[in-house]
Amino acid sequence: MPELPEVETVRLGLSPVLEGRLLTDVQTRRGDLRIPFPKDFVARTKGRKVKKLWRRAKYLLADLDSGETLVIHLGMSGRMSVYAHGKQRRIGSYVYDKAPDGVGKHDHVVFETDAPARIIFNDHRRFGLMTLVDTEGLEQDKLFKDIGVEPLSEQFNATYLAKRLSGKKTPIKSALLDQRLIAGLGNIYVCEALHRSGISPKRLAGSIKRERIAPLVAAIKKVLSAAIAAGGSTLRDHAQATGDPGNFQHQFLAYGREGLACKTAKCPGAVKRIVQSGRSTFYCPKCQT
DNA sequence: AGGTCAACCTGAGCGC
DNA sequence: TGCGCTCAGGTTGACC
Repeated sequence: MPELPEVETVRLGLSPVLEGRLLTDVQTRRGDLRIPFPKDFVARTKGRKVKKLWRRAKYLLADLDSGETLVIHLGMSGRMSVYAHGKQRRIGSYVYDKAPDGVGKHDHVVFETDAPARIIFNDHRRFGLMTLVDTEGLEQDKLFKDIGVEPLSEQFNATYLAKRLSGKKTPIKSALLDQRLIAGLGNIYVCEALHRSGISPKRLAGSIKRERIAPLVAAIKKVLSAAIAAGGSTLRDHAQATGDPGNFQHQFLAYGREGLACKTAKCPGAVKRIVQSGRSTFYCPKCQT
């Protein structure tokens, strides 16, 4: 499910019930997700205050007052759903539903906070993970040390991208999915950014002319920003913390549009689906060269 | 070193 | 209704 815009959308919806709040209770409902929970996970999170909730790549990060950071990855199907205690209510700028009775089949972790709210981590495919790392050494941690620049930061610019693509023999589609180059892009937004900048996903990364790199950078930033503003893209699993779906799927120009007319002005082409390194790529062979 | 591919897991949708 | 097949927003580790 979640690429950068979806994770950012979830972060925004979690912020009112987590930042500055106390984790009054934590329950894990199985021993592992993609990896096992760390030793004493509950004891190390329960009773702690969340100082800051932020995001790096596709990871949600909650800095605790213990000096550890709770690291959450939603994998392909993970959700963080927020429910208000007792009744539906507004907390901060979001309205959260009342918590349902009982637990769902794939509810793996439940947090209670003094917002007061319940946060349920649900992930039926279990590609997600939850762990704890020292806040101080987070950037050096195995999970983060090789992660590239944030695409919405100033460090991500044409100079950086040109340098990182230089000499690469892999198709640009695969290069942009590589988290070591750019943090947070996934299959949808790579397809959309390439379509919007008129670059073929099959073109070898190192063969892209310098003058086409700035428009590619601009397209990546623009599509990510627009997707965050729309609450992310909901294909099947993604939901905002409030439970509402995202809306950016209505603005797709390429992703999932196989056989449909290309939406580029005056382009007579149709969107084609191919497979690159095991993932579907959607593009227009007429206007992406 | 750099690149590709199967594996991890469950559910939905489709054709028969 | 049910079976079997394909596909899904990600990451990793084994292999060329």
